[in-house]
Amino acid sequence: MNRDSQIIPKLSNQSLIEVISKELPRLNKTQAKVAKTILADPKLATESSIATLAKKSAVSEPSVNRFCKRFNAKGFPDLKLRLARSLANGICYVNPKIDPSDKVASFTPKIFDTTISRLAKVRENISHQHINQIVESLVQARRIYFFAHGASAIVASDAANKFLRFNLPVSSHDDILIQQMLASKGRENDVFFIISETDSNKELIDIAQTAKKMDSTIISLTPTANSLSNLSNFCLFSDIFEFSENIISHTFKHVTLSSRIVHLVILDVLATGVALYIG
Amino acid sequence: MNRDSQIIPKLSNQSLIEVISKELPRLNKTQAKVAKTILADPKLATESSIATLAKKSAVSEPSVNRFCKRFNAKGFPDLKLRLARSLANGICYVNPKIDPSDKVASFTPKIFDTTISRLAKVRENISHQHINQIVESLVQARRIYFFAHGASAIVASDAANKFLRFNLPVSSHDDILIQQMLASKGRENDVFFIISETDSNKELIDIAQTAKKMDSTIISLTPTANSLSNLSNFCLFSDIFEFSENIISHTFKHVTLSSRIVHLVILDVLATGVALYIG
DNA sequence: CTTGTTTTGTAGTAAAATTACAAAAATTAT
DNA sequence: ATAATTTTTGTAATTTTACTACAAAACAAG
Repeated sequence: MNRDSQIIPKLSNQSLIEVISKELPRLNKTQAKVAKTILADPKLATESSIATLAKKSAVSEPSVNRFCKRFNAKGFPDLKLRLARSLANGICYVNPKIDPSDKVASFTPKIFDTTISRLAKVRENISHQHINQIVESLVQARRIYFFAHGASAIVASDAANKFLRFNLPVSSHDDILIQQMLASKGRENDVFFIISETDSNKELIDIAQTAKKMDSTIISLTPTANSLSNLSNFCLFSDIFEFSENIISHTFKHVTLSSRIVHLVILDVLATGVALYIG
Repeated sequence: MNRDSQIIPKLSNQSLIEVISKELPRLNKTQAKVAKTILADPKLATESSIATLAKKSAVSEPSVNRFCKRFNAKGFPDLKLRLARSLANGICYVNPKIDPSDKVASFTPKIFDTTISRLAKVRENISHQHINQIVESLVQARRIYFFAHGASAIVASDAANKFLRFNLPVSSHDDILIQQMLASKGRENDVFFIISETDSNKELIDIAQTAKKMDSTIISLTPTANSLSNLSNFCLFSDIFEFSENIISHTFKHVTLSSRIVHLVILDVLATGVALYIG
């Protein structure tokens, strides 16, 4: 193998800070020193010269340069640029955990950052083709039902409100029995739009299966691909994250808002699509 | 006056791209050339050297350097850094308008960008002191009422759901008569948390005044300072923007989601504050 | 048209980043 | 263990980039 060979593949939609922190255990002494200096204060790193950063990390300038190339940058200025991009407005794209010792000044930006970074990721990864297909089936639907449970019920009713303004035959429901009833009476061109925060929910899968048997269209909005999205004619994913969703650590659970926010924005996109479609 | 004197004051929370486009009419020939080149492709500018940018703008290198200093940057690399920050992930912080000719691929990122940039601005400008004060009054409240109308009702009910989990004596209401009734029966240590998307709403102001007479605590969540926030004991603002809220131009109105998203996130911050407060 | 002011560019200087190469660790085989 | 090979790291020179001082050009006012 060549020298300076192990280069990290370019994962375009991942923030550089994330990539560096993930690679940290696989780095050797010198490169780990550089990585630690950068991760300790990424913003400062973007403002430093290669000499300053080398000194701070107690390594030589070319070592910093090699570090850059290992992470697929053209050189040091390019690395700083990428770093700056993943740090916009000081927003850290490494999802921060909130812990009990946090004060207002520390947890407030964390909550905003979590939401912002999720939105930014979904923005990059959402399928425009799927959006188009969903918009078309919504416009042509005989009836549109938004189904959700628990905290997502709000998202469903907000969606119904939006589409009502375009005079579409829409309603939202969070009661399982009513959902089952409506699903069993589904027809072709009826759209069942199912919103779920949790990865799979037995009741919602049952309901989707019932509706599918009636040849209705199933659209799902779920965190990741799962049995519900497999059943669906069209689906959109709200979670591009591989790591734990829960931003508050062990001490206590907290209903995460960010996935609902992503759902709301996606539905806003669909509503805009419908609005533009029907002119 | 000195040469190179007219320096733009440092508006820390405004994106550089915004600042440059606003200053454009006030720039002289040479500097306007540089500005146009940068605005035409800001991303490319962050990747160019001073020589390249000078050539592309048909000006000399020092002219580019002077341009940088006019916009309060230390020099060219510093300007590139700021530019990169306002361009993070390709998110444009100049709020884009959606127009009827937009396709999915163009309006989808616009909607995400609008939401993200609003969140980023509020993140920077929100008062941590106010959050602290509000958290304290919520924890110590005898009763907490969330009041809202229309599209904001969803925000109020979501908030009530959140605080119910912490066993706080909370409820949400969107009916004006019930709101008036509850306000008139308010006591000291009762908290009326009023959420409003529009700048001022007669009914809500009336309700707030009634509650205030009963010595109850009024907390408001409004876009900007207005008669409602003036009545309040504590207030938080969700709109740091000076320009029009409506991202869809003339053709049709559209209930903006982004202000509600901001409200939801702010309430999540408050809920987190409460959670940490009560341990 | 001349004088003073501002704007712009040229050329030289300083700083930053990269490269080539050599020395020092670390690894492997003997 | 130790010699040989490979890998890692640093030194020094080169190249690129950015900045500064100064001078020329454009502009404005008298």
